[in-house]
Order: sequence, then structure tokens, then C-alpha cells
Amino acid sequence: MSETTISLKKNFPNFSNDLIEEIEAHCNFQTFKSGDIVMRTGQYIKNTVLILKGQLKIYREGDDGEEFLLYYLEPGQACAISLICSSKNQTSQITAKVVEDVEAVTIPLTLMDKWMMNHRSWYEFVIYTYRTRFEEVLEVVDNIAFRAMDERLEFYLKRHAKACGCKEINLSHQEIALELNTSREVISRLLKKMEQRGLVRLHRNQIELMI
Amino acid sequence: MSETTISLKKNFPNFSNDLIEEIEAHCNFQTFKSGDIVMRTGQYIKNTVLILKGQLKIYREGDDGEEFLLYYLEPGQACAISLICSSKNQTSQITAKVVEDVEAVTIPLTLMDKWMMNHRSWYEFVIYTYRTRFEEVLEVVDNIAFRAMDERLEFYLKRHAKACGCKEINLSHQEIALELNTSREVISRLLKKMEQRGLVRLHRNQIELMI
DNA sequence: CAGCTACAGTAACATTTGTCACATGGATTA
DNA sequence: TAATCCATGTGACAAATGTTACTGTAGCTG
Repeated sequence: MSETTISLKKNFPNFSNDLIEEIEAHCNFQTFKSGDIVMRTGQYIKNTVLILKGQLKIYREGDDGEEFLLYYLEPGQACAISLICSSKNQTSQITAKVVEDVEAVTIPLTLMDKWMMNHRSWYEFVIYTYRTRFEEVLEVVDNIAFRAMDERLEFYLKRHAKACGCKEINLSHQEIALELNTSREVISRLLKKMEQRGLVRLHRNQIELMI
Repeated sequence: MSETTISLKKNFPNFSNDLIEEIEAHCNFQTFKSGDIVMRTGQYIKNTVLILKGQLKIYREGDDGEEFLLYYLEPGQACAISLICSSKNQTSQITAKVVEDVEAVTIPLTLMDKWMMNHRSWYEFVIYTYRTRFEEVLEVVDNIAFRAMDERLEFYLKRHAKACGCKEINLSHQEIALELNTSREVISRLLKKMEQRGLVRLHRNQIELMI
């Protein structure tokens, strides 16, 4: 059994053996480096990506190049947008950037359409992915619609800690500001207040989450 | 041919005859009055709704009962959320309220799951619906993430005019404020400015869009 | 070490948005 | 007609956020 097969089985345990064989037979194994753009707003979608290793972030771009974070993609997941754009010449509404070096399998759209009918486990995966991503985006809407920046920052830090599985967040204030579409000064100010409340400890290039 | 069948064929022209027959055989025709809540946040989803007539609005509820508008549903459309919640005991993440008296067909979840496999036209409808709704919500994210209230108000008015097909918008400032999650005074203020710029004319209970 | 750069802290101020208070005027009802 | 709602207008102020400008400091590099 190839290494890719093992990784697929591990990260996508619900896929049937048939499906895994098909993936092996027709799809490409690919790697991306930290900072790479895997998909860009406006680009035609030609395939989808199953993540085996690493981390991607999916964000929405503003008119002046602002990056508004929607969610992260991790091993065992796939880009929801590209799962469902059917065979039409659909362009991407989002941009996907590599956070941690990624190993992935790319799947052409034409195959996906066939699999939806022939592979129950693929169908269920697509439905599940779509539903959870929709919910995640709705949560993002909640945050920006109903909450002020201090709460959003807290939410952001917690989500980040959860994604990386640790309490030390290695991001500059500038990077956080970008993803929340505000300015560095605002983030610095709010982090200071959080420190005073004992919620974090601030270090250079690192925020230690105490909650 | 029954009246419902005619309406279904008219509003869902891509549905196959087989599918329409199945809908006729197994589903209920239902009406809702303006102001009715068709689906509420936290409720279990037992069926989906195909709109034949009228208008629904789909919104997200804040912790204190704020209503943040996501999009409108019109004839020929269906609630995306409920299309995809599979057979699990999923609860609704949104609330759907009737704007204009609605005639609709309700479809139990169990059938939908079957149809995805057996009816190509249903499958395509679901995929299409999901994709377009996702895009619509992403546009909402853009608005609140990147734009200030004046632009959002302008966008809101245009969308509303488009939805009702006319330039006269019969809403109070209070109602608009609710949907944009701000206060009446802010809306009054911004509308006045828009009037000074010649973009609208203000009347009692009506805003005339000049663009 | 000197010089450079990136990151962080912070004061001062502008702008936007939210809130309170109150006035006006149309529409409806007793 | 008088009383009463409701929608709207508006001034004054508070709070949150964005902007500008400057400081200090850690870490790197020649």
C-alpha cells in the first residue's frame, strides 16, 4: 500500500475502498509551500484539494487587497467552494493561502461530478463539508455583525489556538490586524487591555493565551 | 393538470416530469401569512420548502434578538440550509420569516435524500442553490467586513428594490435599522445625506430610489 | 560595534457609529 | 375636535475605531 493511500485512509476514514482506489488511479499528489496561493479570487476552478497534511487559510479579499479570514482547512478536509461549483466555468470567490506546508491530493472537477452519483461516501463527504463550512461562515457573520472588535479578537485568538493545538500564538499584531480587517494599533491597544485583565501574556511575536 | 403542478412547472422549469410527479404524490401544499415564522433558529429541520409564490427573508439572530438579514427567498427557490442537513437531527442556524404571503410545497428530508440519487434535476437544483446561497452570504460578509454603514445602506436599498422589482421601498427607518443591526437614528441620518446627494427621495413610510 | 529593520507601545486627534432627549407632523381613533 | 400613535428629524454627547506620528527595543547583519 502506497504512502498516499495510507495517508488518505487515515485522514478520510469514511471514504470507501473503491473511492480510495479511484483517487489513487486518477488524481495527483501535490505539495505546497508556506505562503503559496493555492487558489485565488477570480480564478477558474479546475479541481478541488483534499488536505493530507499542513494548514491552509481561506479568506475573502476586499477591493483594496484586504484579507478577511473565513476559516482554516486542515488534514481530512477539502475546500467547500470548489466541491460544488459543478462543471460550469465557475470562478473562485475566495483565496486560499498555505499557512503550514501542505501535502494534498488534487481532484479534477469532472471526476467529482461522477463520484457524487457513484460513491456514497464521497456524496456524504461533500454534503458534510458544505454544511459545516456554511455554518462556519454564518458564525463569522455573527461575529462581525453583532460583536465589537474586542470580542472578535478574543474569538480569533481562541480559534487560532484551537487550530494549532497550543496556547502560544506566533503572530505579529500586524498579521492579526490584517485578518480582522483593522489596524495594528487597534490590535495592540486591545491586546494590552486583555493583558491587564489577565487573559493573555504578551511577548515579542508571541501571544500566550491564559484562558 | 392540478394548479400546483402548473405552478411547480412554471417556477421550477428544470425539474423533470418524474420529479414533479413525485412531489405531487408525496408532498404537501402549504400557505403562510405575512409575519409567520417558517423556521426558527434552533428548531429541528424536518423538511424543506419550495417557494411558489410570495417572499421570505432569511436572517441570523443575535444573542439579544437582533435580526441580521442574510438574503431573500423568492418563487423558484428553496431554503439552502434545509436542503443539505442530511438525515441527522440537525437544528436550523437561521430564522425564516414571511415578508409577503407565501405559497409553498414542503418536502420531508427523507425524500430529499433519495432524490439526490434518483433525480438528476433535483441534484442539480440542490447544488445550484447551495452554491448561489454561499456566494450571497460571502457578499454579506464583504459588506460588513469591508464597508461602512453608508455603503451598506445603499447596497441594502438596491437589493431591496431589485427584490421587489420597483424603486419605491415601503419600509420604515426602524425596520431597516433592525436588518442592518444599527439604530433608527443612524439610518435617518444617512438617508438624509443620501437625499442631499440626490440618491433618494424620502417620504413617510417610503423611500424612493433615484439610482 | 554601528546601522538597519521589524515589532510593539502610546499619545493625540479625526471619524464613524451608538445613544439620549426632545420636537414636529401626519394619520388614526375616541 | 382632542387625544394618541407612529414615523421622522435633529442636536448633543459618548464610545469605539481608524489615523498619524513618534518612541523604544530586540534581533540581525555588515
